[in-house]
Amino acid sequence: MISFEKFTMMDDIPIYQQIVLFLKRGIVAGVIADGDELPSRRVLSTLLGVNPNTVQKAYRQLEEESLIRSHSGAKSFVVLEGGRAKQIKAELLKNDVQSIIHAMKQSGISRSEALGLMDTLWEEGI
Amino acid sequence: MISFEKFTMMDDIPIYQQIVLFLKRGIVAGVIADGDELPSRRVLSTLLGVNPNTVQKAYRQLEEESLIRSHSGAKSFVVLEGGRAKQIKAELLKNDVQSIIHAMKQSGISRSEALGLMDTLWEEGI
Amino acid sequence: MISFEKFTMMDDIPIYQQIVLFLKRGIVAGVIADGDELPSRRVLSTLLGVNPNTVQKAYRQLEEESLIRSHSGAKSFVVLEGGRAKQIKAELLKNDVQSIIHAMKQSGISRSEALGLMDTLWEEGI
Amino acid sequence: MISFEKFTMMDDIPIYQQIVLFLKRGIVAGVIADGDELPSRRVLSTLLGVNPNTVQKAYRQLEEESLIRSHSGAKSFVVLEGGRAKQIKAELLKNDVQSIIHAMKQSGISRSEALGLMDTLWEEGI
DNA sequence: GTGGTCTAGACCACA
DNA sequence: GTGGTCTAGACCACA
Repeated sequence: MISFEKFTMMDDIPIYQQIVLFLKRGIVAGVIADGDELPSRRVLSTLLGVNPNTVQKAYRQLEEESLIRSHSGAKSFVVLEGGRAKQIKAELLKNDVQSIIHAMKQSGISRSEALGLMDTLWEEGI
Repeated sequence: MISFEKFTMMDDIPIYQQIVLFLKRGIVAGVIADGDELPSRRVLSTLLGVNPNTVQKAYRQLEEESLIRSHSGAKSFVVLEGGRAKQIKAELLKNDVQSIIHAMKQSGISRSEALGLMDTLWEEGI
Repeated sequence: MISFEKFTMMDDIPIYQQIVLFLKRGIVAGVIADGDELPSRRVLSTLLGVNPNTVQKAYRQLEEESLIRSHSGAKSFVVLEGGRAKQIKAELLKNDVQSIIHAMKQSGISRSEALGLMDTLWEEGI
Repeated sequence: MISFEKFTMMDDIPIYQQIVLFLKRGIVAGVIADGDELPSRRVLSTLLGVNPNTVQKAYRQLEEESLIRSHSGAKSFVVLEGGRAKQIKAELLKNDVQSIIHAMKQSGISRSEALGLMDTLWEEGI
């Protein structure tokens, strides 16, 4: 059973997306693997203190991305086909880069400055 | 008095650094300004459910960075000289870029791929 | 390995600052040089009969001043780049002058009297 | 009875002078006053773990400076006539200034630089 | 082993 | 009240 103990709620993104992200990060970190069982909507919603519909929305998106499989009346499980974890890793990375780009643009940083910064810092950290 | 209501604890960075970050992000966001009063070590520690020493460690680092000023027996205040907020903004941004670079390196992404990704995503988001 | 045999505890300054001072004086005196190995926190704390945290606090300050370098899991070493010893010498001297000035002010000595005293004594000692 | 609990031995000045200094500093600090009783030579020597002659030498100098009075076979007492404490304060201060001047000369600092430093630092500390 | 973080609490000086 | 220092110890990651 996947543990949501380490889940910490933030208030700047929709909760259902936070649940989705939590799962994806767990997959990337290797904590969540193919075949793992998910808590039921009811259980998780009371655990997180949120509306069951919020959890439902998260599970639905995960199902649309084929990351979990739910059989009505039965338990839900994680489905991770080969190479899928890598894909998600790339997806999360892309999101992070995009949010940094967003912050840079708002700071008035130019594209060349941004590339220069990344180039410099890349080297620094060897 | 600076509010810590929106403070959410995470478990992957030391708590004292989270407190430091919270303050810095508040400064960058413009929620925290020069002259703002900080809660006392004791007050904040009980509020966060954390040991007073942990808060003390955070406050100390902030004072070493000249972001707050503490006088024994008196309250502590934020000190923000001209242009300091911009500096911090740049510092936080740099940290974000560095952590992304770290993640990329661990994913086996090359420098040119990283620069290419940023270049592409920069344009996309126009 | 740096020897702390000659370390003598005083009770008017915080212990962690005494450890910092001891190192700095050793550097200025030329007894401690670049690359010297420091005793571990645990070892030094039992040697001085002091809590490990107190030593940790001293080492941390030294690291923040870039005088030592600590890597988790590895030993700590002194780092002295060119000209750094001279800087520290000047710093210690400044501290001494400041504490004397403090004493003078508390004795009700005026600035001109202080300068006169120093001027006179300077000549005497030729 | 004057307490020597806070006495800490240093190894760069003769012990008997350290004892003399300890008394004088106590007088300046107001911890030691006129009429205070001194521990006997024997008692103090065992307490400090030094030779009785060393204590004797210290007491002798103090007597020569009329700071204590010893009646053979009887106890020794501090003698502080009016204004004497101030004199000692000035004497100790002078010593401190001299030792700083000594350090400065060895650092190759010129007289005018020294006076300039003191002048600057005097103002800084308001 | 090493350094780093944290708890739970005491005691101090300052005001 | 406030901040600052310190103890006694636990637990963690890294190597």
